[in-house]
Amino acid sequence: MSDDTKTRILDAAERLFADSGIDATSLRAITAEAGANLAAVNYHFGSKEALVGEVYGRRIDPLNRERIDRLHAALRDAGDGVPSLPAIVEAFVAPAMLAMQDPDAGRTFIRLVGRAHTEASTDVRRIVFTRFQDVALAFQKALARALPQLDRSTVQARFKFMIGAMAYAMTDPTACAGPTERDVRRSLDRLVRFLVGGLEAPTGEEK
Amino acid sequence: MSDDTKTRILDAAERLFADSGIDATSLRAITAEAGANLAAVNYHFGSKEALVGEVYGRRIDPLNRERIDRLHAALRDAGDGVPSLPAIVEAFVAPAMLAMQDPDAGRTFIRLVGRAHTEASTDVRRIVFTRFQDVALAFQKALARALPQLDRSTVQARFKFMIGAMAYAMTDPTACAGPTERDVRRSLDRLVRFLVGGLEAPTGEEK
DNA sequence: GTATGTATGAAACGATCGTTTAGCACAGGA
DNA sequence: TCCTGTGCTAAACGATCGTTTCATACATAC
Repeated sequence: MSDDTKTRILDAAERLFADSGIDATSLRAITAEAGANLAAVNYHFGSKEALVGEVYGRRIDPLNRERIDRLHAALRDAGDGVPSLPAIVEAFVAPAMLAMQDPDAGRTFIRLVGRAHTEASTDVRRIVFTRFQDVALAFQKALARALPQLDRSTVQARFKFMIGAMAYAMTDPTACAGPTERDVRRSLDRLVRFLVGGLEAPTGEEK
Repeated sequence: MSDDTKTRILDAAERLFADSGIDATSLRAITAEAGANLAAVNYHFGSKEALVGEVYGRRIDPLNRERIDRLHAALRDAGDGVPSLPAIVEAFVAPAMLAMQDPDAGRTFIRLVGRAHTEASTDVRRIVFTRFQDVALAFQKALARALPQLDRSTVQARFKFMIGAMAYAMTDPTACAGPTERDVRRSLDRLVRFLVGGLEAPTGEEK
């Protein structure tokens, strides 16, 4: 059921973390928002750090799974040929951007994920990046196939630029002006076109 | 003199903020690192928030001034014609990237500035963005001139993508593998080429 | 010499943090 | 009926936070 205490705590923590950051959000604020007792967090999750892990894990895993699924579909379409760069880019950024119109997970969590990429805390970075590493490697490999003219360190650098642009777009509340599907689609389209242009830009070293 | 207590506190705070974030850094850690008494922070700066403001302001103002100077030079070179897109992009990102090889300010502060763009705390965002707003407007205007085929909202969106990619490159310790000028130059060149490619990508709406 | 203002120090303040303890209500099985 | 385990709560714990107070050293001006 959805008014389970554990679920209410997760929802409240997710919202408050996204608004104010993790360090700045106290367990007392979370339990007050969730209508639960302060001790309920330690009872259900063991510690605040474990709660943070569950807040992220609950949504990150499906997100990364969708990224991988879309990537495999794009690679399958290419067969033995060169895979489509826009398809790879969209496989990477679309799951996150489209989740913004999900009224349940919604923008709240997307801002949280976007922020995780730049969060100061070592614990948070570890939580998120261990779940992200496989995805990152798979996409770097696909990008290298789609961009055979680029050497590997350039692909790595440009992949990081892509993460940065996407993460910032996710944290920026004005990036997706409206909650309608049209608005999100347009933001996604803009981001994909920008990233494709940047990824396939000439390096100045070739030829 | 450079072992002034006030300066030592600023240096220590800058380093610790960059490493662990602002919320997670206590005044006790700062004063211990600076070899000063705990009360010295409140004596010299009044409060922790005021200290944060001075840590940023000390370096941000020269950085933004250099951005504006470079931008004006690029616009002057163009005369009445279309200004050079790579020159505008480089005017924006070069001052920050090149500051990484400054042994004094150095990467410590650059990571701090990069993180400021995504920092959760409202106070920090306000401190940095009030100093950044004029720069952002000037560059958006210049980009619109250099990219006449794009409508204004597209320029705005792509400008934000540029900020995101740059901020992430600044926070990533591996973005600039080495501290040598060659390494920094190569990272800067990569970032500029990526951003130029993304900024002048086709929109799909034109024609 | 005396007064004044600045820089620093030790110690404590109240507040808030994450966590723990002890106990209560209540379900279901022996 | 008694027992056990689960969900939850009120209350307190020790630690740490930013800040303040009060005292002291010391330079400079009178």
